[in-house]
Amino acid sequence: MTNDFKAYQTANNGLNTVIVEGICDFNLRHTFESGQCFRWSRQDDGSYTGVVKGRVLNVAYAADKQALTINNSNMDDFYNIWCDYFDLRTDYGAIKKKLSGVDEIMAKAVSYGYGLRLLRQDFWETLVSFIISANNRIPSIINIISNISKNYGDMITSGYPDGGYFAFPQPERLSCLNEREFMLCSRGGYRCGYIIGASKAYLSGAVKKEELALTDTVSARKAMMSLPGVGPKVADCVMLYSGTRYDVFPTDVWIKRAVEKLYFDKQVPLRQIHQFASLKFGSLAGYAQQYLFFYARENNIGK
DNA sequence: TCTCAGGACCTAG
DNA sequence: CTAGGTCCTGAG
Repeated sequence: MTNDFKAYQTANNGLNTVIVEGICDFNLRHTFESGQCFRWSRQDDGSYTGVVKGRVLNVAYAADKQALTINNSNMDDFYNIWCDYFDLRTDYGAIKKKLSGVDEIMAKAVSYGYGLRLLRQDFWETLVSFIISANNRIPSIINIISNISKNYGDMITSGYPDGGYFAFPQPERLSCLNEREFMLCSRGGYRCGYIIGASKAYLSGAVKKEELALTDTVSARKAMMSLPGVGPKVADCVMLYSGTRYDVFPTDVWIKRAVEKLYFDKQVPLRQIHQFASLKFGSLAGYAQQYLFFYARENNIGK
């Protein structure tokens, strides 16, 4: 019953607003600053403004009231989009309890990132975002995604006052770009070739979210890796952060070093990390990774 | 076939 | 010179 909420619509500074009460196990910073998304920015008042699914919205959360405020939205969008996007139907209390019971280390990580949510993001945008993430820094990733949206996405006209927000472009648009021009406009470097190739492959039906969810982990990852620019790490990130599969354990340098430090006290090969995660956390491996990542990154575990 | 090591790769700071 | 990998190559 921990995810039993009620939502209603009101108005706030001339914008429609949805207020959702009864939301617990929720924290905006934990959720938005844990490496899963690149289009949310923190405001001075602690709220976050983001561009998602062709819309711009601002969200705030009051822990004392367990109330989530979604500015510039309405009840239809809440039930059709945001409820799913913020994973509000999932009982994180139960997940946290299970993971905390696994061992002391995980219990600590869970209590540290107590308000983490795995966002169910758009598959296509997540795919491109994580192709860009390869061998790149976060500020740069954010810039490139912003550039791509400005140059090739539609301007979002409804809603937010200060304007200048652009939706992330569809694969049809990116698939026919000139690579040289794409590199110049996005500053995405050599990844631009991958993105164009991945767009074409995606449009041809090389991967489908629904099928990835139905098959086994190994086959799903293999299918993802048929796309250019997608290796094991990017494959797992895309599946986890788009709400496609939760049994994967995206392993970047940070997670690898953190797991080595916290669980092995020595270096181990990647496949051993995956095997370890699968054995230890099973179907909850993705959630475990997210709690561990946030905990390790914020506390500089693994340098 | 498969695993593994080594080097290249756009770009911004 | 490095950064939240991937791709390509050659060896075993």
